[in-house]
Amino acid sequence: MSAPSAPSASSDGTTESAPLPSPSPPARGRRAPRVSGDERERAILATAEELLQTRALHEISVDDLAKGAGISRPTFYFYFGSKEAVLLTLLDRMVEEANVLRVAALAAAPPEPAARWRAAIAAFHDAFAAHRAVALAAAGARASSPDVRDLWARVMEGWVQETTDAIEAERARGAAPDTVPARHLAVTLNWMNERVLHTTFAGESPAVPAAQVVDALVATWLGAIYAGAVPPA
Amino acid sequence: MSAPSAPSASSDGTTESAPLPSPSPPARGRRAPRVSGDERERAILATAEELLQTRALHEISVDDLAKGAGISRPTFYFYFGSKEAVLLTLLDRMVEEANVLRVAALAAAPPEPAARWRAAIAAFHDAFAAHRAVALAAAGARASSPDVRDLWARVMEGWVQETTDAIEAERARGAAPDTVPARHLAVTLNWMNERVLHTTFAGESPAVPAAQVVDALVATWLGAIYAGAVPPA
DNA sequence: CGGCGCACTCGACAGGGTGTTGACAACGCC
DNA sequence: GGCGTTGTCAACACCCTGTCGAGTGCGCCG
Repeated sequence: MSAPSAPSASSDGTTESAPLPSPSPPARGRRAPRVSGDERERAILATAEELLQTRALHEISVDDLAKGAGISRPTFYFYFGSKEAVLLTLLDRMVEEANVLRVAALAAAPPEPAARWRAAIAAFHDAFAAHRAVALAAAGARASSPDVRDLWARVMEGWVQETTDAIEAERARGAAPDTVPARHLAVTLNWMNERVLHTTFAGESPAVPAAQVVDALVATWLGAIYAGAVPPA
Repeated sequence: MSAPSAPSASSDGTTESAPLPSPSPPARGRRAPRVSGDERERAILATAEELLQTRALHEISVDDLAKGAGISRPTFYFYFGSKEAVLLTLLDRMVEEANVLRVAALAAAPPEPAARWRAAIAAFHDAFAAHRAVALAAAGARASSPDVRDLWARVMEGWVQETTDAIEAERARGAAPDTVPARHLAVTLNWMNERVLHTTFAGESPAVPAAQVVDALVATWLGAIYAGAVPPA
C-alpha cells in the first residue's frame, strides 16, 4: 500500500525498535523483553516529544532527556546513539501515522478529483499538525543529521511518486493539460506543502492563517495541475 | 525601490558594517577606519563563505574562522558576536544583491505577464544560485538563530507583498480569477520557490533537475494564478 | 544451588566547543 | 609625552558530548 519505502516500526502495540538507517556503532542489544528496558526507551521518547513542545532540539541536552526519563546520561546512550537518533525514531512513527491517515482519507473520499486532491492534502496537514513539534524539529535537524534528511527524503519521494501517478492519470483521461513533466509538478507541489505547513505551524512570518492553509494549498494544486498555463496577454 | 524593509549594507564599495538586528552585547566599536580593522572583518567574511562551500555552519568552529582570517579566537569576537552573526552579514549582502537583480530583471523584461513572472522567478533563482552556500547555510541556521530567521522572514515578506500586488493587478484587469485571497497564493508560491530551489541546490532527493527548475516553478505560478481552479469532473 | 553471563546502570574521564576576562601593545592626537 | 581608542591574545570557566570500565541484579543451566 501507500508507504513507499519508509522504514516502519512494526505496528503492534509495543513499538519494537525498528531497524532505521542504523543508529551507528552503539546499537541496541534489545531482544529479551526484560520489561524495564522498553519502558525506559518509551520514557526517553516521551520526554523528547514533551520537551520539543517548548524548545528546539539543539536547546535540549542529552542530560535533559536522561533526567526526564529518570536515568543517567551514560544510560541514555545504552538506548540511543544520540539525541538525533531519538528524533529519528519519533519522526519514523509520525511518518507511519501519516501514511495510515492518508490511506484512510483517500479511501473515504468521494470520487471527484477535487475532493480527492483535497483529502490527500488535508491528510498531509493533519499528520503534520498532530505532531507538529516533531515535524518542526525534524525540519530543523535535516540540516545537521543525514539520517533525518534521508528519511524525510524517502518519505517525500513516496508522496511525489503518488502525486506523479495521479497527475498522469488525469492527463491520460484528458482532464489535465500536458505542460511541464508531471514529476516536476509533483515535486514542486509537495515541497510547497511541506514548506507552507512548516511556516504556518512554526508561526513564522509570511504565513497563511492556519484555518485557511489547506484551502490555499488546494487552490494552488488545482490551478497548477489543471490549468493550461497560458496567461491572457 | 524594491527592497521592502530588509536592513541594507550601504552600497558603496567598502561594505560599511550595517546595523543588522544588532549582534548583541559584544558589539563593535568600528568607526575610525584604521585600515587593518575592516580588512580583518572582510577576511573573516571571506573565510566563512569559502568554508561554507564544503562544510555546514555547525561543522565550522569559530577557531576555523579565526585561523582562516589569521587571527586568534578572542580576536574574532572583537569583530563578530558569534559565527551566526557572520552568516547574518553574509546573508544580508546576498539579499541586497538579490533585490538589485530583481529590479534589473523586471526593468529589462518585456511587458507580457508571462515574461514578467518568469523574469522575477529567474532573478530569485539567480540570486540564490550565485551564493548557494550562503543561502543553504542560512536555511539551516534559521532553526537555531532568531536573527537569521527574522531577516529571512522580512525578505520573504517583501517578496510576498510584491507578488500579492501583482496578482491583484492581474485580477483587477480581469486577467486572473478571484479564487483564494491573493496574499495566500503569494505566500504559498514564494515559499514553494524557496523550498524547491533549496532542494535543487542542496542536491536533496526529490528534486527537479537544475536546468528545468525555473520552468517548473513558472508553470506552477501561472497555473495557480490564472486558473479558475475548477477541475473537470 | 552456585556460579556464568547478559541486560542494565552510572561515576569519572577525555576532548572539543563556546564566550569572557584581563593584561598588554601600538597608534594618533591633543 | 601622556591618554584614549583600537586591536590582540593567553588563560580561564563552563557546558556538552561520547566512552570506558567497574559494578549490580537477575535468570538459567549445569
